Amino acid sequence: MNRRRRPTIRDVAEKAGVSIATVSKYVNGQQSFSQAVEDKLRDAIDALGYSQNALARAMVTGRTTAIGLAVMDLANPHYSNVVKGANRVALANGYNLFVVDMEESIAAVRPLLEALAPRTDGLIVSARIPNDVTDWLAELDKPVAFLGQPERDDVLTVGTDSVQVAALLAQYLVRQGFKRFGYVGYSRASSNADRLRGLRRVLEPAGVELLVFDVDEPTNEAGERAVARVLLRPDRPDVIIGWNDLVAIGMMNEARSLGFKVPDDVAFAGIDNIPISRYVTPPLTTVDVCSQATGEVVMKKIIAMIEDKPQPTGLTLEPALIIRESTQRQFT
Amino acid sequence: MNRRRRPTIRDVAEKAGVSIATVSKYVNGQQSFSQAVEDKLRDAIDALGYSQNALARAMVTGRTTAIGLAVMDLANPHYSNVVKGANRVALANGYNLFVVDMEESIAAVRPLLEALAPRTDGLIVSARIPNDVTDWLAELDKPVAFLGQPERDDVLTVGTDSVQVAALLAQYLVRQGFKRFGYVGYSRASSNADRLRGLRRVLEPAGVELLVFDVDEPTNEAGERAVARVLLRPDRPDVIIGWNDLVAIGMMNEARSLGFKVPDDVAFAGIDNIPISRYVTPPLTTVDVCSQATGEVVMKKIIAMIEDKPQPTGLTLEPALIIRESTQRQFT
DNA sequence: AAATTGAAGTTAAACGTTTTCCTAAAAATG
DNA sequence: CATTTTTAGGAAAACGTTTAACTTCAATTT
Repeated sequence: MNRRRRPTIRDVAEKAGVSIATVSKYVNGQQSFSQAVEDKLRDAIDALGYSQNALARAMVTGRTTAIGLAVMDLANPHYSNVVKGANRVALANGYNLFVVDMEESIAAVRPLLEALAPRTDGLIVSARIPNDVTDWLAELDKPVAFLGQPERDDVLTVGTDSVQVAALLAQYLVRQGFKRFGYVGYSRASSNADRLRGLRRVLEPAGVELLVFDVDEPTNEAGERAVARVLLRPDRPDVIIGWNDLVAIGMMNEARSLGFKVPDDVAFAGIDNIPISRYVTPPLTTVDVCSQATGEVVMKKIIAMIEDKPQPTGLTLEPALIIRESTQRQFT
Repeated sequence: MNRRRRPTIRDVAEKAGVSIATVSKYVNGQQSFSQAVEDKLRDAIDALGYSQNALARAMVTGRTTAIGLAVMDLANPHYSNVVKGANRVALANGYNLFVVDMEESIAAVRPLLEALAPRTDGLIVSARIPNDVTDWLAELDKPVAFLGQPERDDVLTVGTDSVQVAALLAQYLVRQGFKRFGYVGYSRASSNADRLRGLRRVLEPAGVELLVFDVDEPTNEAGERAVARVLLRPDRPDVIIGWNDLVAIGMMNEARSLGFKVPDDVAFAGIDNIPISRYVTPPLTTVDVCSQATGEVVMKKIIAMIEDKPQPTGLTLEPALIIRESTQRQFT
């Protein structure tokens, strides 16, 4: 490796024949300069190809103009959309967004965040993480926000209410006339319990049955593997709700290849409203959890916090039912 | 904001009654210590909740143990998979991976990379970027790798050969018996030209016609919007190749809702083999471009470069044809 | 014309680490 | 027991910036 050292402010100063302070002020545009100095600086800078070292700058200013976002799994389009929303707002406000993927591994999150924290002005964590980590974060000298967590009074939280999301979907399905519900959840996610609560809150008063199953990872493949267990029961559900759209799509696909007609033999619904849900056959009914808006809102809030405008700690977005053909059955 | 300063090495040193050099050596495990000092240090550190400031560390060591990856669009599952592969290898080798999304905007890439460069030990750029930026990167004091670029002799490049990818697909389709080809490309991507070359190389000798169309962004929606133009032509193609799976899926979906039977009226094929292609109806024929392997390989290479093991500059992976129902037509 | 103000630049400390020498004491050697 | 070697720990410089405080010197005011 022919590893050339990057030119520093010192090199520029020397070449231009001024002090490093002057260079600093020039690149940050903090003062006016005589024509002569300005020319020399401009020339020196692009002769050397100088650009500021963000690290050194961050050290002394204490500001990085970067924000960190840790997500559970970038392969899940829900998170991609959160990132999209957040990124757009960050860039528009002069911040960089650094995304890290925790690979659905709650254990590894602490070192990841410890690495990320000093490099950023604020942290967004899109996952339920252990309490000791949450506490460590809350004690940090940086604004922190959580996504998909229940509200806490000491940290900013943005997202939809899991109970409400599940209830909304259940309500619609009950009204459609479905009688036997299956829920294929992901018990490792802590909001799974909230979703179950939401379902039960609607289904119990309506007197409909709920069978609960579990999946070991929130993916298409897991859905595929899981669905046979559900369909082969004597009291087979007439509608199956997946932990998220990925799981629902996997289940729906496998059900069809097992010869079930969707939605006539069995209906499917998901949660998240990822873009692809519109393109599967039949198009998937789901609940929009405002993925992109979540990213946008949390980024706006955290930037406001960084810039010292006080902010409310919690913010709940309104989920929206997205009705598509996967649940449009004619009941006779 | 009740902004507590993070405890520094100095705080720890004072609390433990030793010098900061000792603390540094302790946290980096570079020396043995007397029992007394070791106890005091351990206690002080977790009493204060101290953790190293990666910024300061990076300043003096010149190493960040982080690698930056800039992708065109995180919402595209192809890139998500690249990230997945890269992340896994990075973590396994003690590096952090910071991902930034350039939002399909070539213009904004330079400042993004300038921000990323000093914070990382190496940079991976998953996009064709303007030559001046490429040159700037190549002159940097860091290992740099490109994805999806044609090979260059001065920088590391990993990926499949676009010409070969297109040719592979065309070959199979010709052999299937398709006679009129449509290609809906994305001319803003510079590998579009390579793919066209690959198609022509196969189609011209075979004497089959090729109609070329263009899409203004590589998404489902753009595919949807584009397909009518193709289908309404008097010399309608009997097979349509999309710039990538996303475009192909959008087109296929819209074609079906316009009443076309796939693959009997018109067949579709994509490129990338994103996970969802298996789940659409009919399942999509495509070419696997080794998304995840690309991420893994490039990360291994760049880590080797960082750690000063010399590496070859270019590496081409073998694409694989994935045959599914979207092109399985019975020719009579 | 003397005094005041303002503009353009400079000096030096600071940010939180690591690391190269040093020193002093302890342990090993003869 | 005197000498040498090893070990545990410390002092201070360095990394590339920003910024507060200061100096000049020219322009304005009285």
